[in-house]
Amino acid sequence: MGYSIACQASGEEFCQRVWAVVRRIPAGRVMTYGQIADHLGCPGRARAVGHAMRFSPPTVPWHRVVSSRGMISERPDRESMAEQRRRLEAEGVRFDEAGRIDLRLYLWDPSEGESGTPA
DNA sequence: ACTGTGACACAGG
DNA sequence: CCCTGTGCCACAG
Repeated sequence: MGYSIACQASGEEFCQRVWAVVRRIPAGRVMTYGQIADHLGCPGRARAVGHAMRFSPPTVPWHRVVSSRGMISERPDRESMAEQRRRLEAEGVRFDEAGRIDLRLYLWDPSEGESGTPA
């Protein structure tokens, strides 16, 4: 309903597809904005994935989406960033001194299947 | 239609 | 490895 206010016209369907992929990410694993765009056959639309996250409904584990550098993306709402880190740590994701996570351990690819090993 | 802004990404230096 | 510039695309004014 009101969640796709910024995802109208051609963008709404895109947001729906993004959310569908994010919902499949297993707990304790993550995907990057660009990786999701590529997986949907839309290389170059990483920023659009960011928009989809901004308006994602409660049923979407948005906290499992990070930047290609393994960092929590900058945004006006600092509390949202803190919440993202809390949720990831609660799922066992470890952050280093610089606030980065090791993508070699946590990055998940849809082709791995849901039963992917939690690092 | 044009411009500014943003939960991105990659190439250079 | 860090910082900067450039390319992107979608949305708001």
